[in-house]
Amino acid sequence: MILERKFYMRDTLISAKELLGKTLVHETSEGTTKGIIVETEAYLGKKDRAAHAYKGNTERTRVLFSSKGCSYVYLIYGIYCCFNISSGPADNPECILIRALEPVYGIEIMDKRRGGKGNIYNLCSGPGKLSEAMGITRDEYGIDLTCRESGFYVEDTGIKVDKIKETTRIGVDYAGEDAALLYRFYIEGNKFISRK
DNA sequence: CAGGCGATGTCCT
DNA sequence: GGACATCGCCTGC
Repeated sequence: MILERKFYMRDTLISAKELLGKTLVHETSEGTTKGIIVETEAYLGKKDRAAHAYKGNTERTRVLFSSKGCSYVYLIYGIYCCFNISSGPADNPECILIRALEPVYGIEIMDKRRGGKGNIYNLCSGPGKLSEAMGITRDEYGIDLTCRESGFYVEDTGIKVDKIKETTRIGVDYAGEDAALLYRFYIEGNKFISRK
């Protein structure tokens, strides 16, 4: 069953943790790919210096200010895309960065998109990697992830997550005190996370 | 095998 | 004009 908008409209820290174990699905002309979300990070908008939305509503961040449960994709370092889901109570421009997936379906397609190296652990173990493997580009900006019609959604298949590790986010040293917040979550012991 | 660094384009000051 | 929620190659131990 597909996660509904109300799943994303709660406290972003709760949603970020509960997304672990859910399955991200993307149906494209090349085929369908699916991966279990194993690592996330929360970005709490106006009160979080590490968040893009901290600086306000701009062309890039506008989806964070307008709707929940939608995809926020941005280009990083001129090369890679990072995939986030807009979240939080209304009027809070928050989001959840998906940092790693455990590939479960369409693995050959993912590998082909990633250069055909044949290493399943190197397909989705990082935000840039999983965007490439799942076929997520800025064309997917603003897509509503709460309906099947878009071909881009998150499913609950009943997977139980044992233990969640809470730690600091990656690459946010510029955020001062906020860099120390424990807003990164991953499934402890999972082999598909981006790094320990 | 760890650490350094270049690629490359958009955003914001 | 500087910085960037990354990745992978290259080097040197």
